Order: sequence, then structure tokens, then C-alpha cells
Amino acid sequence: MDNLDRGIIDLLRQNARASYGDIGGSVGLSASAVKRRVDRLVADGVIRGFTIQVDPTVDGYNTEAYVELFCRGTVAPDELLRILSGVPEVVDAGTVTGSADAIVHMRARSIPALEDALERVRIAPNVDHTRSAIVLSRLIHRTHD
Amino acid sequence: MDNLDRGIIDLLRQNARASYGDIGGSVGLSASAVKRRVDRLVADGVIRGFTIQVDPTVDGYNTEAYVELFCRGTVAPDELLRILSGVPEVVDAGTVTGSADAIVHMRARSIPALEDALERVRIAPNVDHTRSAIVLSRLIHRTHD
DNA sequence: GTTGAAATCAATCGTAT
DNA sequence: ATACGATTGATTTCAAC
Repeated sequence: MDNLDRGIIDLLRQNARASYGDIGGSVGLSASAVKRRVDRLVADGVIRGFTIQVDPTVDGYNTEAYVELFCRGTVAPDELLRILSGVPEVVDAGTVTGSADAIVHMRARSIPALEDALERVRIAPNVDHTRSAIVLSRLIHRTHD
Repeated sequence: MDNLDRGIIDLLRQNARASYGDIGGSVGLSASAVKRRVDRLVADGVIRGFTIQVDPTVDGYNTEAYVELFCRGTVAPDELLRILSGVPEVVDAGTVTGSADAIVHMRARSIPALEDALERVRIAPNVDHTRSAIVLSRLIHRTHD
């Protein structure tokens, strides 16, 4: 993982379909040297996958919320993970400092679908209550992963 | 935007480097028909870009926070967008319902770097104060974009 | 949307550093 | 151990249908 790898990663972040030749031209390597490094980065798990960024308003998943989770007593991160894994509307979640135990970013196709997903989160044994902030307008979506 | 387009998008989400021929084999089109559709989806802004998913722990960006933004008076989404665009640590942001004006998801290389980025957000004219929740452990990272 | 041809690229190997 | 250069097969691309 040297500066060459970082350069390759930066270029792939901007365009995951760039040819190895083009990448090599930018970082100063031959196409095959670049391919070898990319293969290694994928094998090592540094590059987790190649994907596209899709306009969320187009595929219908344009109803979002940030939800604070308040649990009873102490809750192990593993347990929260188990609960949240079962709800596909959960895009992103982490335990946090502050009064809430976790913050959950959810995305659904509609308000009813969001409410339904929220219900599935809330029904979990140790969840005491939640506080949701519905997203009115999306400002930034720098999805570098 | 029909079911064929949706199928193509789903396949590209899983592997943005899949060949047009392979995609065509899955959705029942020729390679050139697939390319034509992908080109159109990109031109129409449905596909915003081709990127890679990078292990955040490897490239060092493993310090995250959810930040609530409280502004003075009314703040136009456009203005918030302008402020936040200048801070690369902002991964994701949206205006929300509730007492906060916006929620900002940030990612930095360290706590000092996060603090510095937060300072750049706070310095903006209409930002009154912020409330941050530092992420302790990441639970879910379903990066469908 | 399809086919087919030409240009480009990917993947592999031997070789050099 | 890593990069390079050339070759072969696959893929992209663009034309005409």
C-alpha cells in the first residue's frame, strides 16, 4: 500500500471503468503493472468491489431518515448489529457517543415503507425508543464507498 | 427506465466492471443494446458514476461523526449545500425535520482532522451551533450507492 | 434491437531489472 | 519481488440494417 496504490485507488474512485492503460498513464506504470496492483488490492480486501452510483430519486428509494436509537440498559454492538441486519432499509448505522446509543440512516421507497421499517427496528427487545429526523432535501451524497 | 434498465443497474451495482456481453446475457439483450442503454442512463444522470468501494480502515478514513446543524433564522438548502460542498470530509448531508436544520455525516482520518473539518462547517455565516455524535463502532455499511 | 467489422483493451507469458 | 513488452483472445464501439 504505497503512493502508487493510493493513486490507483483515487483514479478508480473517480472512474471504476478506467482502462488499466489510462490508469498507468496517470500514475506512471504499464497496464499490466496496474492490473497486478488492482488484483492485489481486491485480493487483500482494500478494494471491496466495483459499483455504480445511482440517482436515488430515480430508483424510488428517496425517502430517508436519520434515526437515533435509545436502548434500555447496556446494549452490545453485536446485538444491535443483529437487529439492524434484518432491516434492509438500514443503509448505514453505528454506535455513537452522546445520549443516543446508535444512529441509523434509513432509506425507503415511501413514508409508509419507512414507518414499517422503523417498526421492525423498534420491535427489537432492547430498543426503548427512537427519535427520527426525516430528510427533506438531500444536500451531499459523496458516496466514496 | 423499464425493467431492463433496472436489471442492468442491479448488475452494475454488483459489479461495475461487468462486460456488456455478460450483462446482456443476464438480461436478454445484445452487448451493444446494453451499451446503448448504459450510455443513455449515464447521459440522463440515472447512473452518476462508476466507483469502487474501499475499506475505510485501510485508507485511514475511519473516524466518523453524525453532526446536527443548527442555523440562525431560515437557511436555504442551496446555501447549506454551498457551505458543505467545500468540506471534503462531509460524506452525506440533508436538511431534516425536527429541531436541527440539517444532519451531516462526516468521515475523517483522525479526531483532530474531524475537529478541523467541523470547524470549517461551523465557520459558515448562518451556522449557530452543532451537536456531534462520534461513531464508536460501525454496525452497518450497506452501500447501495 | 441486432448483427458484424474495426479499434481498443484485458490477460497472460517470457524476460529484464 | 516487481515491472516491462509483446501476443492472443475478449471487449468495446460504431456502422448499417
